[in-house]
Amino acid sequence: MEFRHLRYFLVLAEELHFGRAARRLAISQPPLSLNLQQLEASVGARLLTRNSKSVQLTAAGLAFVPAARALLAQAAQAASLAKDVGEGMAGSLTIGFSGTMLFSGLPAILTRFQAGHPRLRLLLKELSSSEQLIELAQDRIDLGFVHTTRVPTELSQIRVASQSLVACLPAGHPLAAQLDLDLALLKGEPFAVVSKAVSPDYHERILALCAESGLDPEIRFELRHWLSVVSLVAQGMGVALVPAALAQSALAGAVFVPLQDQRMRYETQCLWKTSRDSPALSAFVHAVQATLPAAL
Amino acid sequence: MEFRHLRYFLVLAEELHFGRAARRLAISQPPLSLNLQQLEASVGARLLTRNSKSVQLTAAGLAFVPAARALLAQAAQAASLAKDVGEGMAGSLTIGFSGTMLFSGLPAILTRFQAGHPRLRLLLKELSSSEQLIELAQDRIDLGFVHTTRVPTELSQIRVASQSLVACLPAGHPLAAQLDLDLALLKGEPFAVVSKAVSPDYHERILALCAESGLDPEIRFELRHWLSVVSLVAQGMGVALVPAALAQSALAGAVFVPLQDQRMRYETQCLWKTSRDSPALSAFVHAVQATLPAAL
DNA sequence: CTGTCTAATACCGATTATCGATTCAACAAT
DNA sequence: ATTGTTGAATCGATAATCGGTATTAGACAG
Repeated sequence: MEFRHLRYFLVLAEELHFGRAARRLAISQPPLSLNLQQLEASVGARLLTRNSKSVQLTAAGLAFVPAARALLAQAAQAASLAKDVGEGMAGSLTIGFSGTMLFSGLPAILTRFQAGHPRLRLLLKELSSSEQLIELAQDRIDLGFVHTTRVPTELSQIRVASQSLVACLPAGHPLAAQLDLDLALLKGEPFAVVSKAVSPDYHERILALCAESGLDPEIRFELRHWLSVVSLVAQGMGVALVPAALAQSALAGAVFVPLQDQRMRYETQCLWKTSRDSPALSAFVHAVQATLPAAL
Repeated sequence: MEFRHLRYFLVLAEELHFGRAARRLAISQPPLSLNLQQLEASVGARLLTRNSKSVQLTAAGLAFVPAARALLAQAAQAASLAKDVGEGMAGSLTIGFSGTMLFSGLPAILTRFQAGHPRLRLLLKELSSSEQLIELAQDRIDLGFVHTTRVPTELSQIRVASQSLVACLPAGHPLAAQLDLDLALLKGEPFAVVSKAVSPDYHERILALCAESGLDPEIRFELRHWLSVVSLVAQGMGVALVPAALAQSALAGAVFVPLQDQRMRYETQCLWKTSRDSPALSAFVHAVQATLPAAL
């Protein structure tokens, strides 16, 4: 059975006339007769009763018409799907992100990209930075939004955000009204941090920052999520140094005060395996690059 | 796109090696390369990344694998369905029947036929004899079980049953205990009959039968269905002459008494359009003939 | 740098498809 | 009856295409 047979048969089933059908197919009548015979041989049933006076569908032919139609339609659809996947317009893309990206541009990137690629299914997984590096290595996510300075060489990266760290204080805290803050003033305060296992890079940064200000922070809380850190501060249990974007989190009871020393940046990288050749991935990377403010 | 391309592609997608795939397909390697290039051209996307060291599926190729599989499977299934329809092993068959056939062999014929043709969908329509002739002419039923002596020439027929008419009396009727009955004794009784429009042949027969016995029946009830006739008799409202098969109907309150004169037969024909060339139909006709007692 | 392995290319032969011409069968009209 | 017409099947020749062999090109490994 060939697709040609199906095309010919369907026209023949409509015209019920070999001459007319052949004309519509832009071939001559003899090959049409031959092709139908071949199709019938491969199917193992007569599809048309024909004599010199009339051509009619048999019961088998009648049953075969919708099947032939479906086959042709499905072939076209399969090709178009593969083409779209090849062009990054269909398929799926699994994206990892650390929670802070929800306050730092990820929703905007996603909605904008989805608008241009409506048939692409985006699967979002909130993961810590270190988890994302593992999932990237195992090809369990296509791309991740990560806070890391140590980027494995097999990964490509775009820096999508660079934010300062700010102090996060309870609303009633004596320093909460300051316009900016000298870190040294937080001496003796109980600190809340995201645990080292979840975000080693943050840990390192925060300790370096404190050391520069001659502060030896008393780390009393180790939490697994940024919003937990802010929530804890909001309830007056301690203070924290957090990425500025978290000011957007709108958690009642927490106040965010910029530091005097803003040299220390906290960066977000968009990472993906360089070797991974997924059209959807490169389309997404392009979209990310397009949404970047030129300043970065 | 050709089926050949799909077959080659699927083996290639399994082997991920042109040489091995070609060997499995019993062709040489160059045409396999060529076929894949043709498929990719017709799809409009690269399906395999290949260099001298490795062959791998692209995202498009990965998406195309199940589609290709489905296409091949569906082609095979379409062919097999058409073949089965051509052999009367699949499809559907619409059968008309008059209500009495439910007590006169139809269930046996149907269950036996269905057992041998499980994939054939039988659609049963209870219709009067005259309705069946119309539906046969309009190709709305494939075959009918009809009580008619006047069979249109374009129809073929098998006589499937020949039964006597019996008297149907209320259980309490003075004649109900007789072993056989002289029709003349029913003089003056209110007769129930199936209306002439529904079964003209029965009408004609019954009047002829009565005339022979010198009886002028008083027809008080004209009903649209045999079971209505028997029900009415069962409730003591009248008497009737009905096909013997209705004795099987087991309606409480009705008694069936054979007539002394059994020469008058009431026949059931199996009818179908001779010109109608449906494999399922001829299979069914064969089954009907096979179930006939040799005596007929 | 050579040897080996793999996919792509070049070219050729054989199969297969298509075309034009013709034949055969069924009606219709004279 | 015979002839003319219509439509599908068959025949013979030509053209397209498919697959085979030989070869090339590229990437490693030793």
